Amino acid sequence: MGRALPQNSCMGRITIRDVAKAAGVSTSAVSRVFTDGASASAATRARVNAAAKALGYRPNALARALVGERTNLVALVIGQARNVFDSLFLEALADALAKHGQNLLISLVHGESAVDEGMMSALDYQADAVVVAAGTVPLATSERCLRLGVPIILCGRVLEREGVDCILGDNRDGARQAAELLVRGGCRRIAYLGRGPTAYSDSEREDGLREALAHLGLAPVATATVDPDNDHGFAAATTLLSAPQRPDAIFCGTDLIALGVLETARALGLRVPEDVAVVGFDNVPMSAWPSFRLTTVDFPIATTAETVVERIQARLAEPNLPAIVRRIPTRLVARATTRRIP
Amino acid sequence: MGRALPQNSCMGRITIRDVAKAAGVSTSAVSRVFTDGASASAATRARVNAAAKALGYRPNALARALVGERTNLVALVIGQARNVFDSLFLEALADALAKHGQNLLISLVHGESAVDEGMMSALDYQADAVVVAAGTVPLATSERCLRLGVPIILCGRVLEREGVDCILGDNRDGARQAAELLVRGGCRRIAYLGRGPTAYSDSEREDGLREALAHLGLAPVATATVDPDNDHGFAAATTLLSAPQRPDAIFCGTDLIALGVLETARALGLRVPEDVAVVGFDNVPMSAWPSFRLTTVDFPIATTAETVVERIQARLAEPNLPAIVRRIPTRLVARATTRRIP
DNA sequence: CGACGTTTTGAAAACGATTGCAAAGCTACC
DNA sequence: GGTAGCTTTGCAATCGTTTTCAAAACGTCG
Repeated sequence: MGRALPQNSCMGRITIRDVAKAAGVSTSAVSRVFTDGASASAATRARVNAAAKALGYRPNALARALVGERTNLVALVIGQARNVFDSLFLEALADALAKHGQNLLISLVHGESAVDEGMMSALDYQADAVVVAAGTVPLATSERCLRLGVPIILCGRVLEREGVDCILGDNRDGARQAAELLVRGGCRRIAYLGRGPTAYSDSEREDGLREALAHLGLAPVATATVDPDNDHGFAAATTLLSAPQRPDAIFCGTDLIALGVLETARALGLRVPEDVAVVGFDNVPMSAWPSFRLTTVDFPIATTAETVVERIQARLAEPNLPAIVRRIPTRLVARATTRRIP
Repeated sequence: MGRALPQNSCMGRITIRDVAKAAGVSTSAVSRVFTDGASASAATRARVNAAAKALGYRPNALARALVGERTNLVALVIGQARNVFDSLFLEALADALAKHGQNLLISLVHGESAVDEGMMSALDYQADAVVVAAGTVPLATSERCLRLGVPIILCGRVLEREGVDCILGDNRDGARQAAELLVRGGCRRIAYLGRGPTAYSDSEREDGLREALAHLGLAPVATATVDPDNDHGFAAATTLLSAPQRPDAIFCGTDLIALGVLETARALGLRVPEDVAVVGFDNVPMSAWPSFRLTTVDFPIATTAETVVERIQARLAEPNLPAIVRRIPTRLVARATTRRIP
């Protein structure tokens, strides 16, 4: 029972009972002083606070969660945190949650199949909500969440399913902006380079490019994929840029890939944007560095995280809301890797 | 009570009692089937498992934690996750913890003063251990942890205090390796550029450089600091590299800063390493990129995280271990920003 | 068949809080 | 002073588990 320490010698864990005894009131009184909105006279409030302070009492969040209906724990199921983008999102989410007094429980999962496991673990800890930013959500798991009244927020992917809110960037529109900039800058042979079809956002970005170009009477001259883990596009970019009919622009699914393309172009002695223009997606901090000055589509990570948190609160207040798909607007940031538009 | 759903209609939350009833056994029996090392006959085990599966039962981790002596929750108090280094550590830690069935609770704190708050929140949730990777640990808080039997692991900083284990890279030795490489490469006018004195590791690295140079009869020709948040060394590097008596090498407290120096050198038309050699610290993935090929001191993040987790297990098994300071060895990785040694 | 050690079992007491309910206190008004 | 109405209070039930303890079941052996 309890920790290894003898519980009377050093007062290992101070409980509500200790405070009650010290203040000469019942445990209910102490509880009421610590839960706001509960009634307690000024006198007892003062005595309880004094006793609690003297003893160093803090309510046990676990016990509180067991009986109450909130744990103030929100789980984030995420594929990797090493990725700049993901870690920025993690940070933004933690910040936004903190404003509501909620804490972040991390489930780092490797591979799509593990999403399920991560979500289950979140449910074991009675998380108030589950944010999934890796792969998709298995049907059985989302149904379990629904039954348990635990909101699911899926980020970066659309899944039309009861109880699953989807929040993601407006990838198609971002790609459209990029395409129009490139075409207006004189590019006609535009290629796409992204992660494979496993990356939902990337495929939307590719579709967006295709649609926008079609609107202008064009089509991508090439499409290539990059191993999402191992490289950031060196190999694929080399192939693309060494082809006999070299593209005059490459639109990339991700800034990291675009930076790889920049490096490859540099290595091949090609000038950017004169020989080949490059556009990325996400606007990670590195893209702005003087060495790169990458034109890219800004993905507002902070707004996304705040929207996620707002949606969580809304659903906790009103559990039966219909599922939504919310698109966060994206905005082109023109820097030095595309030609200047007059 | 419970979630918003009527608890009989859809069986919102399946408890141990439901399983017991379905299997025709007591709750104790169910509990024993789900805790390993407990005795249950093959027959009941089978019936309980069948019932649990049919009902979709999973034990409530919170209730379990309330009575048991482990929560399997480990808290990480961290300053920022946007930093590549920190996010790599976060990921490595989550992975290492997962191997022991432990989950990661994140407290993202802004500023040193908030470390206390983050740790307190961790204690509220009865975390089994607290890993601090931001600033230092207030005395009162470490004493509270000690009293509660919660191990503290402090990363990246030394704090000689009862119950606080410190795990950090061998910054001095890394700096020594860098200094020797530079000097053997012919550099004599070596400058240091790092974050201010608030960054403990950086100051150790600076000291290490100073000591190693002193050993060789040299001293740093300049020392400058960089705003740890806003830039990665452009301004400071520009000053340093435009000085009348330009240094022939810059040793940086961080890879990010070193990359900033590389960019600055490039912008000023200086050749690296011929005009100025550059060495970083940490060996973040970006340093290996073809555009940079930064010589740097490798900080083994995965090893650090594993050591942290090992130490947590050791302390949980044997709470009264004396505090340790463990140095993780660092290793120089020579790439293209220093002169080749014959 | 009875005695005896060894599992296996269930009842009940924790764990540390919250909260419904009814009693108690208080204020104010007639 | 009595009573209505409101606030404050404490008792006890509850949340979903684990675990102690003693009883029951079981197998073995004399």
